[in-house]
Amino acid sequence: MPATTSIRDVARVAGVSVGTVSNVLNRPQEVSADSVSRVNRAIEQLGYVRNDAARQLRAGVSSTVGFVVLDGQNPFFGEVVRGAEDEASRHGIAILYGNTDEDAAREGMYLDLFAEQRVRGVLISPYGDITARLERLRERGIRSVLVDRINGDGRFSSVSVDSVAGGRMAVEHLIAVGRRRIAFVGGPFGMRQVVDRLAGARAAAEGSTERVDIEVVATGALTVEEGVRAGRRILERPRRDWPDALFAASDLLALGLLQSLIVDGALLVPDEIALIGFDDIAFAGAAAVPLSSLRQPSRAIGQTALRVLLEETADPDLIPRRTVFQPELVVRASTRGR
Amino acid sequence: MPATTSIRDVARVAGVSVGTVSNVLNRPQEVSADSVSRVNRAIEQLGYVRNDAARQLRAGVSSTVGFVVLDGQNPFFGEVVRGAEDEASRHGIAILYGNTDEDAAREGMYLDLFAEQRVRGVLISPYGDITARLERLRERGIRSVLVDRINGDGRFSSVSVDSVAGGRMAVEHLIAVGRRRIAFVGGPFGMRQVVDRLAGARAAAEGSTERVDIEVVATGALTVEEGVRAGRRILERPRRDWPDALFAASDLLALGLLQSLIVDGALLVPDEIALIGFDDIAFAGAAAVPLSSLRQPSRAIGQTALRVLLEETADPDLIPRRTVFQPELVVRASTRGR
DNA sequence: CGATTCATTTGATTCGTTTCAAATCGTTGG
DNA sequence: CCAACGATTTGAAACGAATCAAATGAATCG
Repeated sequence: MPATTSIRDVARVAGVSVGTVSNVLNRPQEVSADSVSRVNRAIEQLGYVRNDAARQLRAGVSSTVGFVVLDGQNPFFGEVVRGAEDEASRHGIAILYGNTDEDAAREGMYLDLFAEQRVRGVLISPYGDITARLERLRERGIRSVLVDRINGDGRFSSVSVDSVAGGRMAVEHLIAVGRRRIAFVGGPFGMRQVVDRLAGARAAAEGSTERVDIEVVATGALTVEEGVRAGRRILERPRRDWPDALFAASDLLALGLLQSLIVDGALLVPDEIALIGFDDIAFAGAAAVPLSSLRQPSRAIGQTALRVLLEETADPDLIPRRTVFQPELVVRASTRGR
Repeated sequence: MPATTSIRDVARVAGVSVGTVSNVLNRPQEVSADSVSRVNRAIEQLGYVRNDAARQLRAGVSSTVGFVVLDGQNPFFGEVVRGAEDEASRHGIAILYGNTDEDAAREGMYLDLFAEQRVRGVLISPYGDITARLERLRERGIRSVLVDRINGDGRFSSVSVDSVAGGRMAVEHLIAVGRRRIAFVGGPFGMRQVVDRLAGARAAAEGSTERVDIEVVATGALTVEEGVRAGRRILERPRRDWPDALFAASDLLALGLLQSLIVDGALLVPDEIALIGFDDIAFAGAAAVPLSSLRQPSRAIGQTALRVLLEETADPDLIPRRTVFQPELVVRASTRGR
């Protein structure tokens, strides 16, 4: 039986009341210097560690935040979590982490778990339609902030990136380096991000003084494997029908494309075909041909999401707000002009 | 003020006592079918959600496990966490996630946080020397399991991979595909894993009937950038002094090497130089030249670590034990014979 | 010197569960 | 018909920290 020392023991050793110990812990400025030091000495001596469950029960304030991520394997989300975690640690808050792998049941399970934990709030990059669930959480006093996705009717705060602008920037860049026959590789088109990036791409093509074609190569997901498959499909065509540039809706796709664009040990990228991705994950710069991409400020997204959440939990009357970051064009070898 | 409904409300609505409600929640088999259904109906009707803080306070059992990871950006650890999370969710346990980024202060902060939370246990891939800290946690009844690292004196359970065997397998494979001048790329040599992999490599060379040279190219870390740098250093040498194979101590290094091994748009890998990594992260297979590697069963590592932890917390008298997995050789294009 | 004020300190009460000894109820056996 | 038993149910007592009205003590003022 691990002899657990409580605030009571500390009080006894320090020769003060439990109320004073609690005050030293929570508002030392209202306690005499003498008491503070005696209590601290007692804490030290006993190796006392505050029991957060009791604190939370009585004070009604949790020191954890839940974060449900739909694709924990994607380095982009890894970075987002890192940003949130960084900010959280600054507030003495820990992150309850849940990965759903695009499984609605898991998503629900985590939200239930978080409700039992009475977390301070929830960050979520949602998979299924969970507005109803999040509403119910809110009725219980648990706010949520959507990450990398905006909610149609603005009932929840969100932190995301302007995908339309990103798509435009990508294609404008490809045009600037002299490409005219551009293929947009992405899918499924149920994903808002994919649709937006394509819309931006088309806008750039139409806005150009040159004649620029945008062809769509649809994929089933934003994964490396789908990228490889899409690349093979393109290479099957007669050489003169190849596009001279590919805009992939995500870096994972782009990495897959890159892998498929090797013929006889020689890379078609960037000379024959320019390639640009989206997200700027760490591996983009680390690819055999370093990948141009649109950087999402992933750390900042996580950090901001956590901040918004804390602000909202501090003042429940705040109305939800959207934060939209602008992506940033990062040019590397994969789109060098010929 | 979100009207929080308690077990008391449920009892009132169901027309039973709080004790019975608690029993329905925790040991329904000891309650009459009638009570069970009435209580469940009341729970449904009120939208009652158990308050885990109160439960933990009274029962003394937490439903969270802490996981401190030293490099959250490394996909390898991402997979390990995923494995642990998977197993945890099966037990209704959530994971408190902390990334230290090789920062001893952060590592300490998370352990403190976990202690306050009275987590069920701690999984940790340690950075600094934290045996003392973990001992203190244990005195408080919080057990720890080391992940991907073994503890010198066996005072803690650990789950890891046999790096010596992995190193041997890598070099045996390189020899089998006809390579004789092999460079081991890795560092720092303070890392147990690095030392072990090199030791395995040397053992393989010495065990061969052929004459095989193992040269060491030291790096400052197991990162992509260091890999690029190491690759450049090798290419600077006159061509006839190049090794004909590289064994990188991690896939991140190998990816960096791969990037540096492009000359005039043509890849030296695998024809001129074979390349093999370690870990088999998802991006290894997705590289421009799919990378051969030694697969660590990362999911299984996480899953096993969590299981060991739960077993130990269930029976505190269990003595620490080591679990060592064998790596598995995965052959891809980067080590194809010439 | 007593009254008043201000700064600290006190400790009983509370948060929502689990637990467990005691009470209740329906059966069964004598 | 009563005693004894097993199966359920009950409800008061924890768990450990936060809170806040009340008490204490020191300092100031008239």
